[in-house]
Amino acid sequence: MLKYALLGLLRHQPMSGYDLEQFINASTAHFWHAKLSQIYRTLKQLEADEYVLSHIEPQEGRPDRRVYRLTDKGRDDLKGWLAEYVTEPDEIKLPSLLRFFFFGEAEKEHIVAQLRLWHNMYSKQQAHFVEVLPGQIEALKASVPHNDTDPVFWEATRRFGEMYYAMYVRWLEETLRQLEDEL
Amino acid sequence: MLKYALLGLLRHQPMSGYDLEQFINASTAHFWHAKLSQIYRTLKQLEADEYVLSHIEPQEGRPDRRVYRLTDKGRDDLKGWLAEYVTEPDEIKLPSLLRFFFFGEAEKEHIVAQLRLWHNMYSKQQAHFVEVLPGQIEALKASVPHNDTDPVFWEATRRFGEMYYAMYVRWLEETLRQLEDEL
DNA sequence: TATAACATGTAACTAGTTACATGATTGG
DNA sequence: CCAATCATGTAACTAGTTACATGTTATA
Repeated sequence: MLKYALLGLLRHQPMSGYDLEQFINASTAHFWHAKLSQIYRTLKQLEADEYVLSHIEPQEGRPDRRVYRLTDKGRDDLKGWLAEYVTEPDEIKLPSLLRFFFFGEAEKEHIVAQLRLWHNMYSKQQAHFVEVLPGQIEALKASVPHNDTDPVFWEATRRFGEMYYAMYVRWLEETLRQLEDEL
Repeated sequence: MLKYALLGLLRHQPMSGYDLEQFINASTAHFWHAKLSQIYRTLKQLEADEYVLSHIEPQEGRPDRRVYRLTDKGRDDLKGWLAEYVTEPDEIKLPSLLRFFFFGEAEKEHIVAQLRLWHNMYSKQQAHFVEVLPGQIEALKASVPHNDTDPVFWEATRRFGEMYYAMYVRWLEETLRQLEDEL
């Protein structure tokens, strides 16, 4: 699946593995992420399968870059994937909610402290999606052709992040109140 | 991590791998899931490490069951895990949102049809959390000691599921409206 | 009459993580 | 002077998925 993340990100400009990680961290991290080591391995595989092509870009004073660009085969494959219908909800893993699920076995003080910490953490996340991301999306618009519809989808996924973290914060507030009553 | 899911679920009653999968599907599936094959492998490992103990329960007409119970070592380890503070947000992977992110490359008709399908799908998910899960939680309360606080946490995670899917449905509605305007 | 539920498990494969290895330049 | 950024990659390990293998009984 990382395969398609990389193919998708390479649609407009060629990029190095390092670039791709930067881009992922700045744009898709709240619904898709990857470690550099895995990105490098996947790019290598993608090139072996001819979905991308790479060349070395020499640099002075800093390491040379290996820059990848999408091939026609790669673009076709991406389009095929996008045209498939997804008919099952995504499976989610939230390790912290799993922990919470067993908090019947934990101390009340620990539980409350943990939920407050999460509240603080997720409030900051939400603020990021409201306060910093819109500006970054605005800046990125310059990098795509003006008739391109990509920014609409960037904005929609940003909005998803905003709503997700807002929901999480509401849930934490509600849950803290509940636990104060019921424990 | 599945390790802790299994240890946690074995706190009250001994269960077989098959039971554990049933229980997971009915209670934690919206934030933690696992395939049977992986559950069997993990239980085996857990027994080798002495976190659980198993015995065979012969049955007539149907296959014998291998039933696992938590050891003291297992319970201690679980408690240690619950007492750790989690200070980073969970990393999430939503493959369908990744697809959506690249829908600049897809046909408008396909996009709208896909979002309508998701809307239908997630509305049903949400209804499940509102209409069927509360009854199941109520029924499960009988299986734990009356002074046990577990049901409070079951109800809170159910509520998380309800809020999550409601948020998802709202996002889909908002996004559909937006796309009708902007594409 | 077929398929779902009950029940356990292994083998092969795929994907992802952590740790290691290297090394210059820039900013605080 | 130390940490971060830039930049690429491999090796070992961990976790998870898919497919295979077996066989009865209850239900639609």
